[in-house]
Amino acid sequence: MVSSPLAVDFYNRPVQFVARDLLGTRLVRNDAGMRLAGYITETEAYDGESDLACHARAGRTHRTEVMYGEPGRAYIYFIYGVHWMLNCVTGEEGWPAAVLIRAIQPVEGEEEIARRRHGISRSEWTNGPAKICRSLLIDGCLNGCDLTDPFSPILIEPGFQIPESAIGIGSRIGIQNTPEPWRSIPWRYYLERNFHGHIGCNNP
DNA sequence: AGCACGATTAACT
DNA sequence: GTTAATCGTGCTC
Repeated sequence: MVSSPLAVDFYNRPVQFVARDLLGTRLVRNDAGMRLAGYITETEAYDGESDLACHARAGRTHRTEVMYGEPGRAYIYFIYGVHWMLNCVTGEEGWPAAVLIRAIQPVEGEEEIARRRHGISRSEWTNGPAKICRSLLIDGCLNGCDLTDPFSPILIEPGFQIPESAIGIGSRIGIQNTPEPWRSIPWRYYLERNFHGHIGCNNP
């Protein structure tokens, strides 16, 4: 069964709301008819040029161009000379903001994912932003693709309704050199462990 | 042109 | 707990 992807209106809101509401939705990678998918279990919000953890702190550049564009696009970047990261562009066109997808729970194409993550235990397949991209064949070729298009190589479908009580909030990971208040601002969202039984959870 | 560093991961000790 | 991997990006000279 295939549902329609989340529409532009879903993404055209403040990035913190989008990050929270992406929990429980289904991230789908469409590769020549093969579907690989998982439920999103952890996200982070990056919000505008004033957010010194956000890449847009450097302003509008070749790299950040997609973040300034239409909501509902994928912002995919390369880091540490090794890893790719997947983000969803949010907010009105012209306002640079995006949600980093930090973890998913695989639900489709698990045999293929297992092949790509050979020798790694299931709980470690996609419990990190770069692990998601490795597992779902996501790289810079897909930067800027339309997440709201049913035929897009990457899209996001509605999933589980997550009760407020199942959502944990904390500061963002991996920005130790970012000055306060941005280093500690609570813009990380994750499913609590007590929600395991419903869709699973692989957060720390 | 050169440099420091990064929204991380896996493989070490 | 520590660190190599490995290169694009943005900043300084």
